[in-house]
Amino acid sequence: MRIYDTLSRKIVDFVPRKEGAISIYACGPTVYDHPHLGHARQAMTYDIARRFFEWAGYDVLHVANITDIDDNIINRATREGLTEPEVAEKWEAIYMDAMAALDILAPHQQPHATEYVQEMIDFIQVLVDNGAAYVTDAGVYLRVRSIEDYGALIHRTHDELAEGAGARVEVDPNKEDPLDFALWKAAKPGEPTWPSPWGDGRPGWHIECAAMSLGILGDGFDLHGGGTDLVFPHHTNERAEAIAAGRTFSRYWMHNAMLNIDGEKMSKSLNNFATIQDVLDEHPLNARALRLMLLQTHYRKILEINAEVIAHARSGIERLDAMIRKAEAAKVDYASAELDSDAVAEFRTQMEDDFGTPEAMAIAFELVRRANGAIDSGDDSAASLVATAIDLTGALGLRIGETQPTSDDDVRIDELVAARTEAKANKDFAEADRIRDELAGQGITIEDTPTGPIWRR
RNA sequence: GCGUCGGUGCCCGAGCGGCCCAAGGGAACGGCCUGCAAAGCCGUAAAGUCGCGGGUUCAAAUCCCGCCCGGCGCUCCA
Repeated sequence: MRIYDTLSRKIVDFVPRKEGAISIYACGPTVYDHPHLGHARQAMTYDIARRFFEWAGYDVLHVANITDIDDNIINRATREGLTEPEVAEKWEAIYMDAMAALDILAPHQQPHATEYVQEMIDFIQVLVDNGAAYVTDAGVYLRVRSIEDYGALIHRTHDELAEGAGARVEVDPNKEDPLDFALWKAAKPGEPTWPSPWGDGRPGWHIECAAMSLGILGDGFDLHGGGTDLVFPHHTNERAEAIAAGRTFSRYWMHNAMLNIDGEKMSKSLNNFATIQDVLDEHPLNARALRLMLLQTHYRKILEINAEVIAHARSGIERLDAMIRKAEAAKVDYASAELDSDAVAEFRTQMEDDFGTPEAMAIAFELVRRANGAIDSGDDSAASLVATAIDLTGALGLRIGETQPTSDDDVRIDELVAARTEAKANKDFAEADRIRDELAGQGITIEDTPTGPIWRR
């Protein structure tokens, strides 16, 4: 396995800390608003990595935090007259629903920041004790310049970073140096607080992930991920905290790229902001279409997204599903078929090269084309090809060939389809087309196959 | 401004020194199939400037230099 490591800026061999087991920490959401497509890309990137590793036989431990206390949550609670936990619980539930709808596996552990405050305090205490951090009236800060390669993740020196620091935000006068950042924020009126050796207050943002990742996964865990926008300051600061505490932090860093809508960055101010729910509501196929799109673009490339592109991806999903319908109509016994070892090997090779999901999907679509041909010609290889296509797309979290949901309507539709078949047999094509149009008006599509008609919603 | 990543067909996007007269998906067109469709299969399209201009090399979409354009980071952010 080879992965592009943000720290070394190279594609490097990925060697897990423990053979056969992989530990992943991916930064999760701050729950205070609707999750948007960017969250979907982030979560799906690590969902795909985790699924592939599991498919490849690794024992994976995937951890993603839930930030349930921060400025945004406090602001929203104040604005809406709610408590911070009420805001966090509400938006966490919405986030979880969106993830489930996108068929993203829940990380094995999803710790909440507020449940980890004591561990964070213990962590900060180590930093205060060893002189890496200092206490002021406003809180506890980390002495950034005490860390030699602080800017390593973004490949910048202290001085280069200092040029930017304070250029746009006012420098906190309590800090010894503009680069320093808060580990612990002293209590302000009206804010939720926790007791600490440095007075009541709440933890800074970065300490949360440092404490939880090391606490759950242990020193030198394998992979730390997130969006590229987190490289600085978030990941840089987490890493600084770990180093200052004498801990070995994650051994590989991966970062997924952002996405653009209609050629521009997605943002609230540009009003081109798409929530996950908006996209899911638009079409029942969109959850899988979104995954297909993400798979067909490498995770480190900016992804262009708009309504048209999602619609195109839906066509791709339909092509995948159509193969399964054909296979079932032709009674191809793919459930117990052996996989095509060449395709599996090629798939694995591509995925092991920094998650080559676009190439992996190309392999899957090749299988689909060959399978369709084999089904049409009654070739024995059909079962294996179909089975392989299902297995490989499944390894990426893309379900195809799911039986469509049944409803009370099914019997009535079956009868209409049968009536059409009879009309066709009697050469009464006017009646056959009338039935087909009637069903089409209800969103039902009939497909004729050599082995009889099948229908779908 | 500084840093960084990128600009490939009608669209989305792989490829990153020879296997590329450029994967895969979508759209289009033609053929087969069909009662007609849909789905499927087969095939086609000057991708002739792989952003533009230089250069290196026997060989460049792939490396180097300059320029133009865009994303992201420098500020809460996936």
